Amino acid sequence: MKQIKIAIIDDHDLFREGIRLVIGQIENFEVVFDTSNGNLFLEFLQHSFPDVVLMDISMPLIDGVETTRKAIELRPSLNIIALTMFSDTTNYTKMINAGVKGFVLKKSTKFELQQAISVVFEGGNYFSQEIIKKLAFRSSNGFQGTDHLTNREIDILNLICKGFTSYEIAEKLFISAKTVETHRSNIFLKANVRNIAGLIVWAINNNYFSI
Amino acid sequence: MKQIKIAIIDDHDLFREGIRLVIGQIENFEVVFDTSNGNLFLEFLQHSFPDVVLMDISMPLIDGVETTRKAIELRPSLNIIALTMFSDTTNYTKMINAGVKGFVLKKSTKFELQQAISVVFEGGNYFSQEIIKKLAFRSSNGFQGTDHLTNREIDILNLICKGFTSYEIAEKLFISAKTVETHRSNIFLKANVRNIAGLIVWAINNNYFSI
DNA sequence: ATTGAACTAAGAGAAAACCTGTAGAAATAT
DNA sequence: ATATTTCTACAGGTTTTCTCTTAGTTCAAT
Repeated sequence: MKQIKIAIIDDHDLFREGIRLVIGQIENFEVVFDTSNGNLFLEFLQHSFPDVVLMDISMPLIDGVETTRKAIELRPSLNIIALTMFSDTTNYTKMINAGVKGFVLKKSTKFELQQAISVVFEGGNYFSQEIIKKLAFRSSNGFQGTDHLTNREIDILNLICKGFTSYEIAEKLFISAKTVETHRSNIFLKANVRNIAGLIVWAINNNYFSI
Repeated sequence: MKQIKIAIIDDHDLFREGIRLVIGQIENFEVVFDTSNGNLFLEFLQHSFPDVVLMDISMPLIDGVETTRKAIELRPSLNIIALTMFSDTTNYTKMINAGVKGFVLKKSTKFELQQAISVVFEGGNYFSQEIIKKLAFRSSNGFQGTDHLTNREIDILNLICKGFTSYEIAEKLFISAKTVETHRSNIFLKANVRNIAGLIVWAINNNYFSI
């Protein structure tokens, strides 16, 4: 029986260390690389090819989505499983589009992780129940694929999230308050929300803003 | 050298399992109990006395703050270390007031965790650098110890965060919109923010709302 | 060269948010 | 018993948000 070579990318040292040991206990599973830094992983990929990669999503420097994209670009057949804390709806799609083969929540069990790794190693897909439920819920609600924001809209969204009024934003960006309001309206349309409260939540979920 | 008996309360199975193994590797450290459920831990306390407890904060059923309070009530000399994912400012104080002897972030290293456990076991306190920084920052900014919200205010804050208008909230709660506005104003004062954007961020940071 | 997207701007009005202050009734604490 | 806190409610005001619509300019792509 061949050893399954596993790489772990997660910025939480304790968690990573823990997972290493959990995996080390499983027969035929072997952690060959672990890091807190997506870029270091991409370097590692230059000369090595792990069988399965466990990838955290939210990380500093370069996040899981970006790391996954670049990794898959480099090694299209790479088996990446997203490993995440949150039930963050949008990142599912981002990660899936980036090319992950599986999705496991950090709160799931050792058994489920083992399942996921095995299945993905054998060429399959593995998605936690909860992710599937979320996706099902979204499609049943006529969720429209998030129109991407323009650069200007992102700037403005960020300032809105920081609590600035349209007028204040206008001053900062040296444009008219009316222009800011236009952008704001367009952002609302794309985010499909009615007011700032909804917008902030959307912005956080869609990685446009973090607390 | 005496074995240090450690209990772990954390609802994330994978993380808990990992920590178990991490601790198992350390000489003189021994995990005697672990659970995802604060109530089960309180039961365990009826007949046992671990040397150090690692306690997650956000958990379903009964959260870390509540579990800590009850545990300390039962065993005032218990050494509890809060183990948390977030840099959540208010929970520091809540947990400290509840009686924890230390505070370690989940993203810290195995070494730091070992430090923390040893120090707390010997009767000291251990707080991660980052926590101390936060606390220092707060006091240097004339931060007024978060006036706690009343129950009604918490209800209303929650609805505000969900994007309802004052009028809609009034309808839901069968009170006047003016009353809602009064509560809203009081919440703004306590949160020390100027608008909904700031309020949402504050609410999330203070565990009144989660995404 | 033309199309399209992005950025800019504004008018006009309704709705909601935000500020300040007052005040009574009920529940809770000391 | 008395004081305090909480919940309720309103007045009257300013500011900001939100909706809808129209439109000129610039820049990049086909």
